[in-house]
Amino acid sequence: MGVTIKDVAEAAGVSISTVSKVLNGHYSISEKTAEHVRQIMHDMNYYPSANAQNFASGANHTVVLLADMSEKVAFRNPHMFEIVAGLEEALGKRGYRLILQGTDETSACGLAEEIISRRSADAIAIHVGVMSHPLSAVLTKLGFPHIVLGMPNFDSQVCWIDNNNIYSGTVAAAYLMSLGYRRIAFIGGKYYDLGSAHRLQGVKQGLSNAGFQLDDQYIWLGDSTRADGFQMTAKLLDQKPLPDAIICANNYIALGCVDALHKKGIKIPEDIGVMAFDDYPFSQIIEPQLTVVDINVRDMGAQAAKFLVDMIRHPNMQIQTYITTSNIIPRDSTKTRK
Amino acid sequence: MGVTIKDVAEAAGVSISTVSKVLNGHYSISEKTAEHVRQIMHDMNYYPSANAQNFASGANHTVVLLADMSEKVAFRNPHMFEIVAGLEEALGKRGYRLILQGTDETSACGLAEEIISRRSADAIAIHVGVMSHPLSAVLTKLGFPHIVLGMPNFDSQVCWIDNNNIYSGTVAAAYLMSLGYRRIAFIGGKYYDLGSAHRLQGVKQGLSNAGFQLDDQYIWLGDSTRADGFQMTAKLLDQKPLPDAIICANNYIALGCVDALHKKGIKIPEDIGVMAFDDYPFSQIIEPQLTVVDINVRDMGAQAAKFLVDMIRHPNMQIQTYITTSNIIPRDSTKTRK
DNA sequence: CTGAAAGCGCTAACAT
DNA sequence: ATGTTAGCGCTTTCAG
Repeated sequence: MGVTIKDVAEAAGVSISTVSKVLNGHYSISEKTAEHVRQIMHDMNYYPSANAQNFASGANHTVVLLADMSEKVAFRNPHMFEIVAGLEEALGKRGYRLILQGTDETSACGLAEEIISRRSADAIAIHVGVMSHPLSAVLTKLGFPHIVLGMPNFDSQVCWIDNNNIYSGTVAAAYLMSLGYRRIAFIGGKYYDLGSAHRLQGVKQGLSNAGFQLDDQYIWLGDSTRADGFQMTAKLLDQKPLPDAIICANNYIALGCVDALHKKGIKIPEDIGVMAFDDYPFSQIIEPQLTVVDINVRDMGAQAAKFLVDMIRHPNMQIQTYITTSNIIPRDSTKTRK
Repeated sequence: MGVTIKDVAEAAGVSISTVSKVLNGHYSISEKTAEHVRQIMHDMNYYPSANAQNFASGANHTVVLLADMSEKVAFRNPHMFEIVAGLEEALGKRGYRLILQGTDETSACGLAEEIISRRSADAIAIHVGVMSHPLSAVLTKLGFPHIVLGMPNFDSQVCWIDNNNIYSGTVAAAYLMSLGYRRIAFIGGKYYDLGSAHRLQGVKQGLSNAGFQLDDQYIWLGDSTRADGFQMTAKLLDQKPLPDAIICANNYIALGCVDALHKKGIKIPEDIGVMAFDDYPFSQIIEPQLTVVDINVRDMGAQAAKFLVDMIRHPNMQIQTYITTSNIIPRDSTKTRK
């Protein structure tokens, strides 16, 4: 091995427990000896063994993230990695490290059980995509620090954190109203797509806040695909009067929406304004560039980190929370109406 | 704590070293006792303490990845996470876990030093984006298992792995030739953009393999932006005869290229074929969908994992290698010429 | 404010 | 084939 605590103690003429205490900033050590020992550590190029510290302290300052990382996830779901980045960063600031562990819904449960039993991490983060009922049971039964990134689609006692999509919907509606749009339409995913449903709910809320309402003829639901976005927009264009703005529940739908409008020769934003949620890699590539409600998912990761560390210290804490740091990115698909 | 090796030993009526040996599959244990002990472990719901195992064995079956994970990296660089996913997966299969650690070029060196000194990982992977001369010195001096993901832009003794962009260029050229294209053009990044330069070199190679050559009037270099892609394409359209196919060094340039062709009313692929490298999230969103040379970056991560594990076992091994698993994804921007 | 000493739970060399 | 035993390098009471 390299230099150990014993070597440092000898060189400094103190006991190893004194060295340990300066390592951990124990209050009982006089500044004089502390400084002296630190100097020796530096001179000897001493670094405490991570393995020994972990073993002796019974912790390892590590949290593992269980998530689906199969082929091209980063492409389909860049947001996940933005959350990961936020999580890692905030964890790092608190002295914790992030272990990535790819898995699927089936295996996640066993992995979690093993991690907890072997204490190979001090806490677990779970991307909602691999969440399941049995996993939820394991987590709550064992009372292990954990957080689910995204709200599970079933009731349980697990801790989770998610964006407030209702709020984002309200923000979108309010923004369009503020520009002067009045006949606002919404196209989104089917009822079981909670994110979309919440955004729809929020849009309704936003309109009613301003004394307006979302007409049924202006609401269409389908799959979250470009094709369905196209179809739903076509339906909207059959209505009269035509809507003057369309809110798309997500970027894929927005893609189809823009296609449909182009095809009919309808000008964006002159004739109809278009808005979507989430700033996606291609939000700026479509013509015209899309105005979006951007959700700061990195921040969500950071919040999760904070909760996790709190839970490591207070294992019987429970959290189920919506957080949102969303803001409008105005681009070319909307404009002020006279 | 929970159940320990001692408890299992007592319950099974054997010594702890026997238990340890069945845990590690030591050859000297009879199948009979092994099975018996395993049964007891299962009954008692025993899991060995990760911290204790690490401490006693002097390893921790962990590799950390140093990479830039600042705001919106996943958007700008989805490939990095695909590599990460491949790395994690292949590492996991070999019993290793991946720790993510965000950093920048300046801090990376100190982090690496600490990781190595504290042995808080058995190996280090470094994304080339945070690579630096001092880091390279640390790595080679300390002789620690490591691999750089991407070729460093300076000579050194560090181990690295990268895609063979020259080969990809050759593949692209060969494909276009096979479709019947003959007047092939290339637009890409400036000379210091190694990836682009290599692709260009490969394209030249591919053409000369077939007895053709890349005309100077058909080569334009600029920044890797949509705007420059547009400009360079405009230049190409000033040449005569016009090229019948354009190879774009990357997707951003391809975006501008397509814009320019559209603007001039040139039909893709009827008048001019377009091809790019890397299957990006928006490769399928542009009109027409882009034919690309897809580089299997996930596989690169997997290869890196393999090398890393090899190096943990054979610390004085050195590797500097290009690997490539690339394949053509034919889409709508190219077609067979008669 | 400092030191002595008892572990933490496992691995592995050595003995049987 | 199995058991004995000496660590691994640190943390953490508990005395002084």
